[in-house]
Amino acid sequence: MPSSLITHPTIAPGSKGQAREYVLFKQLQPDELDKLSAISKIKVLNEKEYLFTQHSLAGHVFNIATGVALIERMSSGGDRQVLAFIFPGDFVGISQSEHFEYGVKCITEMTAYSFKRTEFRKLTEEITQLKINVADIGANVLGRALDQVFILGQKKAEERLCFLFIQLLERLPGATPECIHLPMTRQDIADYLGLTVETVSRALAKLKKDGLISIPSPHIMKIENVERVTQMGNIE
Amino acid sequence: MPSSLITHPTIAPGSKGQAREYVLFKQLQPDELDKLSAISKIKVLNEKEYLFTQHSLAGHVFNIATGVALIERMSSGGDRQVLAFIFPGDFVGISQSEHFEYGVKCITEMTAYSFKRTEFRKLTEEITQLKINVADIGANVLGRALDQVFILGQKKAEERLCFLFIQLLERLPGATPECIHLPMTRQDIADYLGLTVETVSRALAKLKKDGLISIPSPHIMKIENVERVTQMGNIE
DNA sequence: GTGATAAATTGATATTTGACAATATTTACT
DNA sequence: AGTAAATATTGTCAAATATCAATTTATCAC
Repeated sequence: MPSSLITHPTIAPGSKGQAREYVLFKQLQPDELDKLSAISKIKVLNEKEYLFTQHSLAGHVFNIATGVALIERMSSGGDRQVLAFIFPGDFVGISQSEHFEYGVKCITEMTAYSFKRTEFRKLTEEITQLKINVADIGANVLGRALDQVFILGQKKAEERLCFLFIQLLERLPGATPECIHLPMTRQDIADYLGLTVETVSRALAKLKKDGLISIPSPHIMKIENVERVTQMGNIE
Repeated sequence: MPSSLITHPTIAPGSKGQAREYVLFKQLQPDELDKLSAISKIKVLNEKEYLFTQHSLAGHVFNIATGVALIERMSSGGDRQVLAFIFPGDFVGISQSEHFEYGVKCITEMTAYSFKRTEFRKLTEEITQLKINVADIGANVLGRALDQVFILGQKKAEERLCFLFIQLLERLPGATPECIHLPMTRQDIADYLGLTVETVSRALAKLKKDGLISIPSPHIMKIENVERVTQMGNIE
């Protein structure tokens, strides 16, 4: 296994400074990392490709090494909900059922390490710390899902966008208030925040007009007023 | 420990007939149940009391024996989001952090079994099946959170209500299409579905007018057209 | 039962967001 | 660089939901 799997920084240092890290490899011993390494396969994908699709057989779990992706769920009615954006270090593919209830679509080029579910599970039985890490990651995923429930249930369009900005500042590698490179489309953002593209566009325009942000180009954002953006997007 | 902890039916037989059960005590051996029993304390609460409050120290986990409650989260801005309704057999209080990020408020009288977190965790290390059950329950909770994200992001008021009805049919003990006794207030429903009480009232009126449901009294519902309600509330 | 209190419904209006259409901008490909 | 296609923005209008207010209905305590 390439060392990047082991050493890759998982979560960009968040603005909160306290960001707990949810890393699969946290506190693992060299020999344990070797064992993990032995059952991993690297997978390289282009943007718009799927790491796995909804309803496909849930035979593997994945650890994102580089790139950005999103978790999406489509209903039979054709509605699309983006459940999360995922970043290096994230761990996806844990499923309680036989088939994936959601797909993971790459937004950028991406490399991920894939583990056969059965082999991975065996290793979690063997390595306690690995099991703990998986559980921590799971709890973290749940926590973020509950955050999303909150903003979808309670917040207006502009507040939802601010919430996203905060998340990106905390998790998107390289993102700073001075410059956030948005890898996803407006449609992706809309489907994540439960809005339409038009509403996203207008809410961005409003935030720009009010001086909270600036948008030098559609995929480059600058947070002009971190405090107010933080306040608007806050869910505590 | 009273035998009810052991024998209590956890999930009402769902209309789908296939409802997987997420029961803490599933497949445990008598001696394992005894051990669990030994560290449990019964707790009896009246309606409107809290099993635990948001921000309090997360020292215990709980298994609901009888009654209905809700999980709620308040923001500093005073917004309230109901994250879930919980029913007999549900397991609450697992928290990744020191303090609870949400509170559990009883809707009806309720009895629950409480376990000291540290003792409970020790027992999960000792009893593999218990650990599996806890993980299953956790996965189930996550699955439901994602469902909620979907309906909040994609669905209209009436569809959200139908979604709730389906959930109640599957999980509320005693609920049948002929008669669902709603233990929660309209405000609880509104805060769960990300709506206002007025919108809930009007959406109910509309569903009634269209013949999908009837409401003999505010807290008694009858599903008149199960198929259409199921279809409207469906998120697959 | 009776009155007080809370909960639910209904009405009028404002706000937010969605839908459709047109235009502008960006991106990708040659 | 130039063009086609995709993406993003903006405008107009319609629909959904929120807000505020009034009224009815239900619930609880005595």
